[in-house]
Amino acid sequence: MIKDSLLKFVPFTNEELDDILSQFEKEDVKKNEVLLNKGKVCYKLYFIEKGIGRSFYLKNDGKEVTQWFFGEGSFMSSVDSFFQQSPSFYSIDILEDSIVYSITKGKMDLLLAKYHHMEKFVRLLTIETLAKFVQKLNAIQFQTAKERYNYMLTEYPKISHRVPLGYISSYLGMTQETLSRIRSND
Amino acid sequence: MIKDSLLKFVPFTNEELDDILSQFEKEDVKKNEVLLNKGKVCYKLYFIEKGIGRSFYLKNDGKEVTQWFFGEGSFMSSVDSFFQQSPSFYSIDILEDSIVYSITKGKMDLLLAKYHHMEKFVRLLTIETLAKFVQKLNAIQFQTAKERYNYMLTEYPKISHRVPLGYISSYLGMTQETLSRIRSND
DNA sequence: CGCCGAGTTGAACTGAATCAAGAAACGTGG
DNA sequence: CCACGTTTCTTGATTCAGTTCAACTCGGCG
Repeated sequence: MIKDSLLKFVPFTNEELDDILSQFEKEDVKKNEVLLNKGKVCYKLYFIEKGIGRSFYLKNDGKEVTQWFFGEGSFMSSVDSFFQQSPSFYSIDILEDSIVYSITKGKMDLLLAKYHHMEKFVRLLTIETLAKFVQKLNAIQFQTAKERYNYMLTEYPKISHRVPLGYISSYLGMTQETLSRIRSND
Repeated sequence: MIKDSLLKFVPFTNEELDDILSQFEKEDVKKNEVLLNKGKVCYKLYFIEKGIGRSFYLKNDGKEVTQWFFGEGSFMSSVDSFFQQSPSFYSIDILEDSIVYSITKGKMDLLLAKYHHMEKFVRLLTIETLAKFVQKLNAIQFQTAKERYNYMLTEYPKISHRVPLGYISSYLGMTQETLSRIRSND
């Protein structure tokens, strides 16, 4: 639930919470719906209440490469595009029928200006995200294909059996064939 | 200069600036000095006034892998370790005789609590850092060794001729031999 | 049934790593 | 300022993890 995710980092007052939560809008999103297209500015931040989303990079040859999976209870956006209001390098879509809460950049800015607590929350959320990226960068740079897959299994046990193989393999920086072989070889 | 770097993101008042700057301490650091050891908690954030620093990962076989270069005018730390006060995965050292300004975690926390502006500054700084990591992750995952080197040349023109080849090659995720060949092949 | 997308399996290929010498540059003490 | 040892860089030969291309299997669904 979104409230818990907010309180995880910062002790918001009830008053603050009410105000903040009222700025979010509930959305039902169907499978395969695209929430953000590459090249556009990401103007909404999403919270995934139920379902799975992902961001992906569209290569020149038309192939999709998954950049990130967003599971239940996580905030989803093209972070730099949203906060810097720059064109996104990535697209975002939804992999299962989902329930999300969204907030626009404008409303977010108001909250950030209004509440020191909100500013702190976003700061801590960003640092957490950064830490995860650092971890993934390490995995891609130093680990073998097999090690990366095992890492994925422990880190995203829920997700790894709910999405197509090709999405996972590209997330892990390998081909679908390689991942298939890894899966069978033990 | 540190003042400019602060003002780049947030319009601090003069009063705020004075207070903030007075929390930093000037340090002269000699070449090869280690500012943070792997496994320790990073308790200082540095600003590089002059010189170059880098963070690096120490592999099991004892080899060093450069994670990041910090040039003049940038803030340096093991970000997640500093802000989350968790053991650092990386070490940090200085590659040239340098002048840096440092602030402790304790003092930083006071500033963050005291000034909404400071909170905003760190948020924006973190987002910028995150954006750079995303960019590097893309480079490592999608580009060939040669493309990565060219990217480095344009992104860090100053640094790429002031540090040993091995530091650069490991930063780019390739061996020293490969980088040497790339350099000569054109 | 037969089609279709998702996953598997096989064989050939390749970019970069590894292993192994040398060559060049660097700095430190005599 | 030169000589010597150490570190840094280059070059060559070989190897390998993972890609590519291509064919085949399987399960679901009109």
